[in-house]
Amino acid sequence: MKTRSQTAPKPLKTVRLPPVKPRPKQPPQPQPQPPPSRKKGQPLVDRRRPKKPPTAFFYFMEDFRKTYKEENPSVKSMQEVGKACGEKWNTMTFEERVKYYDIATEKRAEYEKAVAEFDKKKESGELSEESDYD
DNA sequence: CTCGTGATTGTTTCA
DNA sequence: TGAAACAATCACGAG
Repeated sequence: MKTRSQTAPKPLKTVRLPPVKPRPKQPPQPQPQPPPSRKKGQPLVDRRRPKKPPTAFFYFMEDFRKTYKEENPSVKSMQEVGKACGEKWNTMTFEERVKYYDIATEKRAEYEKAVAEFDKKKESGELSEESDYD
């Protein structure tokens, strides 16, 4: 048996949110020492691996931001919102978080796909550093 | 005018 | 397995 009678319905381990991928197979990347200066005007999408997609918490923050700003238009920094977000996030029920997890999970699938394609491109073209370099 | 900082949690990556 | 870095957001300061 699995002593599944644990009254604590651990909300975790549900939804289809894969905990984390150990390592799909990361070939040795020849990190050519990219300049730490990231271009603001143009997102370094092709410079390095695709940017990490926002997490469920961030999606929640997007929505929370609007609500928080409407109730607290005097707030100027996001620090307060961030704190409020974290606090509420902890009080939120898993069911509500699942809503964001679901979105984040989908985005991650896309991200993985992008990485796979990016990786493939690397093998094909060695490096796709693209023309971000001036 | 332009960039970095600050705060939050979740996911990613490397050794 | 564990730790560190990075993800977005907005206003403000410094040079």
